[in-house]
Amino acid sequence: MVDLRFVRENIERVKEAVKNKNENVDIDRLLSLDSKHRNLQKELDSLRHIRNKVSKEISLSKRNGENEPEKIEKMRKVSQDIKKLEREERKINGAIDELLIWIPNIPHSSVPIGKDSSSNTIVRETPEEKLSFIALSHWQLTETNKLLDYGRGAKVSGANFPCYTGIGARLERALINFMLDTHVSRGYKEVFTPFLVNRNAMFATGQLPKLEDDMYLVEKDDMFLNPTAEVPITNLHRDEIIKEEDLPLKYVGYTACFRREAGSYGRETKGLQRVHQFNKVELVKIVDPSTSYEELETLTKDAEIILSLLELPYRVTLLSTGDLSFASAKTYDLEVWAPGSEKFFEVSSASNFEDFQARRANIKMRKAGKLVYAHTLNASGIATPRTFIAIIENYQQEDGTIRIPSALIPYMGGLEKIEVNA
RNA sequence: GGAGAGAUGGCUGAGCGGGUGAAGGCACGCGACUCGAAAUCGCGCAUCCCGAGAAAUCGGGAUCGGGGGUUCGAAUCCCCCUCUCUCCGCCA
Repeated sequence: MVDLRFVRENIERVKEAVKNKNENVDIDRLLSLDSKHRNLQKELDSLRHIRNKVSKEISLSKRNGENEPEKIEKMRKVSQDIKKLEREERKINGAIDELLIWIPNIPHSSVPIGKDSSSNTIVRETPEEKLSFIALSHWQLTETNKLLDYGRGAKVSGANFPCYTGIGARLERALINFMLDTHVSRGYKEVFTPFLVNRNAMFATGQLPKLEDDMYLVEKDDMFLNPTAEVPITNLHRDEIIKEEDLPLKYVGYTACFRREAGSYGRETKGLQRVHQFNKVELVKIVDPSTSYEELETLTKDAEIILSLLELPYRVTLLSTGDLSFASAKTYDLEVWAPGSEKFFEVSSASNFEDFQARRANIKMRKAGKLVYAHTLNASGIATPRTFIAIIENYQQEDGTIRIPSALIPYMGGLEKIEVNA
């Protein structure tokens, strides 16, 4: 959530941000409601001042054994007026909030302005490794090596709910453990959070209200299936004041992630590219505001480590305003190269939300005696399905077998190569 | 699912219609004592909004889990919701 005062004082900047992020919010209406509210507040404050003063007088008189029926009568009227204005205030406040929650975070000045991903810039990249033979796609490789069972997954749940089988399941589990261990060894605290999250949590990190239709909702309990561990992990500290010396907080957590992906059927859904349930290891940082952009750089590197250790070709891109998520001020994407699919897959977004989530989540820190909102960041570290794709496509051999990246061999019980997994 | 208890400042905890923005304690800050420290003593110490001011600060308002209500006046009474704890039931 952006600060209403910030909107008031930076009207053009906010309007521009809304436009550059391809959002649509009536800022002028918000401003007129805001000024209406401020006038109302003044009126209310002076009425309440009278009420407080006279009530005190009544109280003093009572103590002296006197009665002041005419004052009470007068205050009855004042009190009614206050109630009327309070009702009005509530209405206006509601309308203000309704607009305010739809204003996206303001992009950082270093973010390129652009309509969509075509304006993203490449920050750095590893050399692409060429295979000396014609690469097979992951959906072919998983088939021949029996790593996934799409049909049976669909039988149990539906389309795009693949079931990992045999060595495939083992590889998935190896990836998760490898990632967790790597991040923990580099200073992140491991958490294992609930997978069902409530509305407040989803609002706090900015998934709601905008993305409600993309989330699975358990209606009976009004709970959402976790769409990303960003939600439960960041919300661990909702409504808290964190001690300055405890920052930065660095968390790593594994969760299954659930997304309806409404409207994306038939588009890039082949194989593991886009599925309804997937596994992800997430990095979350809660930091001192003055350090958040340095923390974004190290966070991005912390996510990249996984790709380096797996020896996969990848690139880092800086998202333009049009491609930036609702809550983010600046985001780097990590994209891994998959030679069989012949494209880059996004496996991580490293974002600085500045105080956008902290304001919604009410996460503060005390700095030089003052309370200020902390800054929150997160990065996938990293999502498994596309990493799984990249591994098998990059490590495939001409004979159709698949080597195991050396970093994963210990996690595979010493297995070095997948040869038809029965 | 049933019954009960509770939610108060950074923490702990009193208050249960007016004197309470909230006792006491802890923590924290400043000062005294000390060569220094501990202990002790004194003082200070919630947040947000509006207005005035260059600023220190001053004036007003709001806030005792959240939301409504009763009352001249609500932390305190009533209603709804959320969460926590205890007991019973069910259950991996």
